[in-house]
Amino acid sequence: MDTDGELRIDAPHRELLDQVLDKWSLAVLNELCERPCRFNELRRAIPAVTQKSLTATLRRLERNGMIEREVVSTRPVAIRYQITPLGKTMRQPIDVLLAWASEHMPAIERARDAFDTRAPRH
Amino acid sequence: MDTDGELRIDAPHRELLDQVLDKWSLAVLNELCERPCRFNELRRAIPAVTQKSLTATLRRLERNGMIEREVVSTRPVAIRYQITPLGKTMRQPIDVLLAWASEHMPAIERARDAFDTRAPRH
DNA sequence: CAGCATCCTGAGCGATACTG
DNA sequence: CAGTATCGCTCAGGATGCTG
Repeated sequence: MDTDGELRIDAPHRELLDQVLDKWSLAVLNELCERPCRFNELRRAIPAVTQKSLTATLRRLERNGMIEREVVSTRPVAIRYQITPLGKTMRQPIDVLLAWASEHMPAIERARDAFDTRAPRH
Repeated sequence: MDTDGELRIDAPHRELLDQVLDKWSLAVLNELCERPCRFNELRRAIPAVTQKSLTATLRRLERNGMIEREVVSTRPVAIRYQITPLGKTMRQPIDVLLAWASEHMPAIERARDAFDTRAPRH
């Protein structure tokens, strides 16, 4: 199953993961997987994100082809962000990751407690 | 399969992912999945990491129960880092992630090029 | 509404020196 | 060998204010 040992974590992979798995990207992709959103809809959906960070996250995801930015020429202009087909392919790996996190969170918290209490701090 | 939309990216999940998917953790886990390693073996296996960052990474992974630190009382002492059963459970999500990255890297690079050339820069 | 520009703080990291 | 300790810097990110 995982008997072979060929993980590959070279620089391009690392850079890509940094760009699509960073602090706010998952939350944004999550929202946009549900439905297209406008900028301030995203801000409301992810209250902890600042405007600056959200802008940066959206640009980065757009640059990597994960989402699409569409200018709707109403008045005033509305901006519509939506997930791309390429972005949708991230769904499965993310789900696997989050499933793993959920499943093992209790064991990990136990490990942390054990480490923290028995940490000699010398 | 992933038809429902319930990704969960709350703060504890985010924190956990930050700790186990950070810059050097994947490379370290990669090495330790192959075989137990001593400190300087890891340094040689991951040339770009500094001693300080490697120490921090190892402590963090140990605290989260992913790896185990064993003091071998030879002379001078040797430290043996090895993956735990809990750490091994990360293998599958990481593999899925890296497989995704490899598969879509070309499309992503095309998206980046397109974005960069056509970027109006205002 | 959807940003951009600016200032600012602090976590993270490299470099260096020292230790059991 | 396997670290700890300290210094200095960079730079991501928050807060705030302004704009088409």
